[in-house]
Amino acid sequence: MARRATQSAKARPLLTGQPWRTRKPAPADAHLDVKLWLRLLNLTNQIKRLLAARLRREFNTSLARFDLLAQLERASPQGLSMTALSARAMVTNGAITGLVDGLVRDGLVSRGGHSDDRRTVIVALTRLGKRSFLSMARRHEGWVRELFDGMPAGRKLEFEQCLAMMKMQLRGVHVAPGSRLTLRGDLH
Amino acid sequence: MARRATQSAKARPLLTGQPWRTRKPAPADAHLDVKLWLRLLNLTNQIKRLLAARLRREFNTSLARFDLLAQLERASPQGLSMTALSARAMVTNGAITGLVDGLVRDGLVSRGGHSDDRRTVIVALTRLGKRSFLSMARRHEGWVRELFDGMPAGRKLEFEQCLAMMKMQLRGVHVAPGSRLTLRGDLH
DNA sequence: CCTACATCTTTGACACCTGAAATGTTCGCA
DNA sequence: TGCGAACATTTCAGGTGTCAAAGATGTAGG
Repeated sequence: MARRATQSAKARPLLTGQPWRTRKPAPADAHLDVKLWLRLLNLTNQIKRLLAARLRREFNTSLARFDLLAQLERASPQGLSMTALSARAMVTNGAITGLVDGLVRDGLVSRGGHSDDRRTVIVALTRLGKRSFLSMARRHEGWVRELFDGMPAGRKLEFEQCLAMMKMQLRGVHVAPGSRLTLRGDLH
Repeated sequence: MARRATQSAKARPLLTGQPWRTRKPAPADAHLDVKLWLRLLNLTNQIKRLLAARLRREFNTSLARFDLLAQLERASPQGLSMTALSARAMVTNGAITGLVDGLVRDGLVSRGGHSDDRRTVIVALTRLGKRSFLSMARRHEGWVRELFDGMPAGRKLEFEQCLAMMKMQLRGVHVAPGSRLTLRGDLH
């Protein structure tokens, strides 16, 4: 807990006396992009919460666990390695370990280690896990459909195109220009 | 990756293929809605991570803190109560306490309690907080603009309309049909 | 063979978040 | 006036998430 934002105390004075606002271009829609992003974030957050609450309520599980099961079901029946799983689940592998621990404890998933590479752990759905997931998925689908219900099909298509476009745009954007760090590719 | 071919024979239809449902309606786009939702979630997640990483990197702060500062700046200069703040920041008030604690510790925000109602705490930006926020906001805006850059203005409009439509749709959806629980209204 | 490096997973320190219980304060009304 | 309902905030337990470092294994070159 050493460094915090405290050091912004000596934030450079920037231009001489001019307060920052007098900057240049800021086309009128500069700030529109931010607005769009905020709306997007807001909407997603709300839906996420709604679904999470219902999952908790009806199945006593979490969105993260549900998502993991979904990825496993979608994948080949042999299962996935932890790393592959983490890539699909949009989560770093540090988080996967604990989640899988829990799922194993509940018997929904098996950590079958048999592979030719002894480093990897293969995770797969158990019978129970599969049944359990399917039951949740049916419900989940209903909820989502309810949410997207009022939107006419045409709009949905537009929506999807917007999302696809953003996804493309995002490809190739790195955390820092000179950094090897990048976003997780989604292997879908 | 050694053994196969044994049990893949009865590979179930997975999530993507024909659904296990022999249920009734399930129009072909039943699980198109799910797909749409997953894309939405995915996209938002990636952007969120990108922005969070950059905020951490350049300003050693978090998205949550940034958002709080943003709400305070946008609000009246007198500040906001914790509850009002939590409503705007898309976070429950349990989370606000800790965040404000941190911001106060760093001198970006003041917890001025003077109000006629001794229950409420009024939080406001300090001078430093305001300067600090503006500097971050400028950078943030640049990042967001970069992300939405490739999208033509018309598309952006469509996008926004889609989001607005969903927002309307979401209004009036409750966690559980019989429950008094509901999503947080956003007071924007 | 042995060493240096690459991978896969786990662990640990931290930061958030939610929901419900606990505290303190105000208000409406019998 | 007194009391219980309503409200604002804090606290706490339980999950999740990141990143970086440590362990355990594989791989390739001298």
